[in-house]
Amino acid sequence: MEAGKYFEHAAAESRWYTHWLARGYFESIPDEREPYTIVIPPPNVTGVLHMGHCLNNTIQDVLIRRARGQGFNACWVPGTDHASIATEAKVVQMLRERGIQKSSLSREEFLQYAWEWKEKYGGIILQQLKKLGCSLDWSRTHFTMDPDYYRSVIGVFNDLYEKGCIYRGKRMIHWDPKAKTALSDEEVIRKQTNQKLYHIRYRLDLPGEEYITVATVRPETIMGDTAICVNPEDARYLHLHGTHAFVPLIGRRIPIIADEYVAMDFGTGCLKVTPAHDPNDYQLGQKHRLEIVNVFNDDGTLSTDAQIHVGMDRFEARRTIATELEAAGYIVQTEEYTSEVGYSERTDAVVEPRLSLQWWVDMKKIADPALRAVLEEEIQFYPGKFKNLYRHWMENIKDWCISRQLWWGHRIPAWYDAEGNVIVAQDESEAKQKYEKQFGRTTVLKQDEDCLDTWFSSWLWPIEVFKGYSNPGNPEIQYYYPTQTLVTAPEIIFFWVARMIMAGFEYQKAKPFEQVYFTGIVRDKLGRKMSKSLGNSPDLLALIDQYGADAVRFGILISSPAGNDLLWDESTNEQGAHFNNKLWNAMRLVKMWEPRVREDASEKSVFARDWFRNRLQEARNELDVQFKEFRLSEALKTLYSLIWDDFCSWYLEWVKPGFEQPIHPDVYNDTVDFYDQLMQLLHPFMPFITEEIYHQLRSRDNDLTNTRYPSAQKNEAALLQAGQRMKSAITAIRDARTRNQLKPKDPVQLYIQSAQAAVYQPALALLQKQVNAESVEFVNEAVPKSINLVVDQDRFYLLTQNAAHTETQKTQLLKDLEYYKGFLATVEKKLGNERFVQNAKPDVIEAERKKKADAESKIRLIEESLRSM
RNA sequence: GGGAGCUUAGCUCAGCUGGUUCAGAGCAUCUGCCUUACAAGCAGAGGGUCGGCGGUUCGAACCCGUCAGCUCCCACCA
Repeated sequence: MEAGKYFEHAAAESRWYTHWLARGYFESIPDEREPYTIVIPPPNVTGVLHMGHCLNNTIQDVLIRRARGQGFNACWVPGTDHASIATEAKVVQMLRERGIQKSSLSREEFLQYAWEWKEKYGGIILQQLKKLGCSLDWSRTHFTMDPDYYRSVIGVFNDLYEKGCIYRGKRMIHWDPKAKTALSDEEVIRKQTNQKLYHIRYRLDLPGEEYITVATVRPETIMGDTAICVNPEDARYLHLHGTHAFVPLIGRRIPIIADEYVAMDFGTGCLKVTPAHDPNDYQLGQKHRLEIVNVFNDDGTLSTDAQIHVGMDRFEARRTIATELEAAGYIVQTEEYTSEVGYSERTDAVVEPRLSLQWWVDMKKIADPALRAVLEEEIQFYPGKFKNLYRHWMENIKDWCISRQLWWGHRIPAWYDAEGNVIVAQDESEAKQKYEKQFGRTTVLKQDEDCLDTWFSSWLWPIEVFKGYSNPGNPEIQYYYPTQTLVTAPEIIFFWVARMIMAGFEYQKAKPFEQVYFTGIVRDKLGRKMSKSLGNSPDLLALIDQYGADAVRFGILISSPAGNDLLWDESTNEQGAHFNNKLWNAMRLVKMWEPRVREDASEKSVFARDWFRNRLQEARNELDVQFKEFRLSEALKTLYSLIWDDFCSWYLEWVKPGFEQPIHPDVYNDTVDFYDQLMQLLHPFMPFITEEIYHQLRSRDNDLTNTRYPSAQKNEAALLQAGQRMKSAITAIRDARTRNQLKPKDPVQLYIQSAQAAVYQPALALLQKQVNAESVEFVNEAVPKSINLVVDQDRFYLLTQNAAHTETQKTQLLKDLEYYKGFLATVEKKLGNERFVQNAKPDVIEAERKKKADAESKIRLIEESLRSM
């Protein structure tokens, strides 16, 4: 097909993706090659693609495509997470919009709606990843509620229960009154929140009008007060120990107790104790055997036990009760106060501490190997700073609340009889058997209504996508596990990463992955996190339409330093699109030469080809190091400059034949080879355009996606240096032309005075062409009336029709002279310092001596030039 | 309250084991060019007391201390 003037990204993207799929390049089956496996962090079924996914999945695709090119059996496993709370919330909302209340549905009816919803919307995000070019093995798509997966989750629950690692217990948990479910500690986000600290006086049950004043931000909970607590050392309240006070508005009589928990210097030094609504108060309540009065319903409205304002929402109640207390003269003072308040990660509701019976995992029993693996770097974290964070959490690990009062998810496999005895089993019939065995009778068993925390299933992800639990020891799990690299956001290091490591050691007796690469968070250019509410999260699909997937991938990666947050700006997409354009035009140039290939072309550009071959190899080595350290942004920059500067600006210009001149087949073939190799190196970053160009350059049967990299070669330093010297000379001469106000077409004669003329010999024609000189000659002395310049250890003279701008040159030369003299002085000082000569490494001293010699000869050359002017 | 990280050009960031002409890159800016692949481009240029102070060292952007500012994580003072 004919190459158009512009790269048509939309057409090329769908054409190539379809082609790759048809050829099955992304599909992996175990073979004799070494595997390179990545499991995708399964996006929520509710999700749509955002910039975070774009970054995360582009990185994974880069790693996978490179591994494929390196000859590994690359396997990238896709899938989605059922995301119990988020999905259930979506389904409830969808039902509400249709006028259906969740409470009017049976569990089965609700789940039917939920599955319908999942089938309809659950795959969208995976489809979107295809647009981005992600080379996932779609035949392996998994879902955390697939039947086998489901059974495995239940199996793990049973297993941990039998090992004594899972228990049921009544504890203070975080309650989400909007989703009406318990949450784990990790699902609670603390935010600084402005509040009011009310000083409320309680009348004492003593003769006369005496009061005690407490400070609280939650006046709506006073109906749950069952004591007032002071510090036993607090002299102000010694006389009140053992007396009583009355709760305002409801008049309940409560004791005044003493406990050193209470800080004397905060508020009034008196704490109202509400055991049902605060974890600390609960502790105090246990210790002092206080009554527990729960004043809230599960939706956060006041319960009948509150006695007043029953049914009112907690925040309205706060305002109302504060007003009433104020009116009745109970409020002594109100302070503005800021403190951290917990919010539900999923619903953003303020969480309510609540005492309830939930299921827990005793984490201390399974944490040890997981902690050690990271500390001993059996699993490596990039960047390493997250190791500390991980260690701190693991060393202080708390029990994990895994039950959720939801229907969408893995139902807790626990059955109860009428007395509340618990049987944990794989299914109901097994539960019945177990019950009979244990109690010697049969009865009606009722299954627990609750579901498991989403993360209780996703912690098995790297195992169960290969059926490592449901079909232990199968060939797939043996081949692919442990996986290679996990690419994820630091936000879920506790939710997911840590727990996967624990599950890995518990159920595969091995780590789940070799390395974890933590990406940064994508922020807008003002540094704000991208979010729906701020409206600063761009529509990724629209960006892909506009700029092309390659440009979007380029944009997100070029601004993505390893492990740091990245400030993303749409202009990086433009840069990516420009790069596309550059690649495309370079290809058009090379294509134009194709019909002009002729054996009798005289110019063989040996110097240029030798140089670029080595430059390419040098870059290859740099890329190896950068990839090894996950410095992908730098790797992309290396390629960008290799292609744009070294290949396009230097190499192509060096080998470019004159107008309508022929090109030698050696030059043409090498150029196309170089171009092939560049496209291959760039392919992991920008898969579509590279594949397109690869096929435009030559017609062939294979595809870039599935082509192995050539084996490494050594590069020759001398050739690289020679290339560098040519570049410096050309730049310096062009600069001199500009400074002397020569027009690009003004002819000059170039003379070179060099002790090492042989170095320039092979590139003389090239030099002449690049600086637009009519002639080039070697000389042994200064050329009169010429423009003088000094490059490295050589002098160049430009003769021109125009009068040389002597003053301009002099100024420049004097400036250089001054610089080199200063430089020489510092070098001499260093070398004159005995302690330096004694202490520094020999090669450092040698380098200094060379610097000195170079500077001296340079100064000599400049002085000669100045004299000759 | 505890911990981690950051501060280098106008902006976003590299700078790895202290030593190469080390103070860099991209973007932005300025100058000159519609040169037969590309003006979405070409050829050049300018721009920084490496947050402040002190120390270690023959030598510090880099190591140590300290101060200031910013960011994040963890933590039950109402």
